[in-house]
Amino acid sequence: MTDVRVRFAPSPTGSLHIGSARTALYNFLYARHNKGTMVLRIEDTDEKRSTTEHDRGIIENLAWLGLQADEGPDVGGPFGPYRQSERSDIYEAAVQKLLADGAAYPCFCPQEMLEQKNEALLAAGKMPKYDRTCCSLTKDEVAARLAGGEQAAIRFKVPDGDVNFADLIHGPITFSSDVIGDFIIKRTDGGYSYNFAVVVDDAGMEITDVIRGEDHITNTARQLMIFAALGKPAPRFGHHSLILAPDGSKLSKRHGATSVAQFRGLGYLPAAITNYLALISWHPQDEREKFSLAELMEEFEIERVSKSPAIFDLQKLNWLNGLYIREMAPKDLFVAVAPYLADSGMAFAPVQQEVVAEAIQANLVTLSDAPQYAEVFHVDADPATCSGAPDLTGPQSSQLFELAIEHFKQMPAEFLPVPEAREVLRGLVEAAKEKGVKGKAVYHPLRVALSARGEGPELFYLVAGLGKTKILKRLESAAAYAARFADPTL
RNA sequence: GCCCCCAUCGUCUAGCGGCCUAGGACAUCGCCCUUUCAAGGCGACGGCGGGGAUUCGAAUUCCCCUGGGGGCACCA
Repeated sequence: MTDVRVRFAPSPTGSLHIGSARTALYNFLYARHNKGTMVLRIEDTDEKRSTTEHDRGIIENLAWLGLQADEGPDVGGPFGPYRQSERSDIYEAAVQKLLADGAAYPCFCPQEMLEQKNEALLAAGKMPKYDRTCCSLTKDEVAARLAGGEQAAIRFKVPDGDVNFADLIHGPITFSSDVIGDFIIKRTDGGYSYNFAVVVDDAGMEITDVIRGEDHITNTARQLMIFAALGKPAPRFGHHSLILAPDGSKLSKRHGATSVAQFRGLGYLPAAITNYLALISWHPQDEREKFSLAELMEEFEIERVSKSPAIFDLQKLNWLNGLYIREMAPKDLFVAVAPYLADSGMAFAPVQQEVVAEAIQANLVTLSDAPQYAEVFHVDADPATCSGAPDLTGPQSSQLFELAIEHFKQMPAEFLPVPEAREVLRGLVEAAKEKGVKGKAVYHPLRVALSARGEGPELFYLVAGLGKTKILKRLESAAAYAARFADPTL
């Protein structure tokens, strides 16, 4: 077997879609697993819809996911250029060859007429198919019309007979060629059609395996015919299923985030995305669910990719994302989360950062969840007005707060490392116990006093990350509030 | 309309004729842990779309139906 060469061939008409990312991932894994090469080819033959902005965005998002191609417009390679807009000469040569071989012919039929005919066929319950009007034109007729200034498109003459291939994922697939009409390979405007350019490029770039979405399965028949007409060996094809929205329809904007850039902005980790995308239809031999990119490269086998379409399950992506977040070192987590905190106007001193990250780590589903949990370290809300306020006015609260104030005044520094904060808190709990205040009666009022919330990270994190000044200030305001409710008989 | 593909818990899937009383994961629910929210541990709920055929035996093979998806362009 010659060295495996695969390609990912997006068209820069939009941001990198999560479905395209999966195609890229499967190509990448297939290449890596088989010690082959992945090439990135930008299919920008649609000048009207392609933009350089998307071109750049796609390359950037692929890199962010860790799916860097071995050859492509950004890194170069021996089979360039890697943008179709720069390959016209190559396509033209192929068109001329097909014309010379009689495998293609010029077509002068106006578009309006073709549309009419197709509609008529559709109405009659038949498959729309070109009627070969121009196929029978003689060389002289063609020359005359061309000389008369008429514009011609070039059509591929579809040969008779069945086309079949062994799909890497689906197994044998057969098409009858009489379902396929002679299709355009070069447009009147001089552009080359997708089905044609793809084949010329896959042949020219010596692609051995084409892994793409199921929406291309019917294109394969046409492409196989062109490979044959060009006298080039056809690659193997593998068509993976498509990703559907929860309602079974095509995944689109109205279902929420659909592009890699959006997921990135929402705070999803690349490792979680690639892990999830792989798991959508690939399954390992055993029952593990968590795979790093490196592990996927090692274990990914296209034989184990499922044929059926899959519904995008945000819940599972969320679960994986949380898994990867919990795995991060707090220091790294803070760095990852910092932009979101900054957006919410939160900044933390270097000494607090690791504590804050560690404190909120287990709560995060995405990085963008950080502000809502980190808030307890930042906001200076009045505990008296929060929903947990009733806990501040228990029979022993006033006494507890006075004790706590005395206790925290002894803190040796503004910020303490977590283990020391734990000790300080333990000391307070002991002292409170001696005064007959224990359990929930100490933890809960303290929590509300310190954070103005009834829930949040473990108390010692608050002690560590809040800072002595803030702790005392908050306790004092809680104490003042509690005093107003204190039972004068106590 | 025609062509192609697909069909196991709500979702992603394991299963490739007896190992299936159908396994795992997410979600859901319950319990445990716990000062709270999470995280974590344990458990529960829950499925082979329908009909034929082959076979001693079918989730697994074949046919039909139904359902879903894709395609049928001078878009990619």
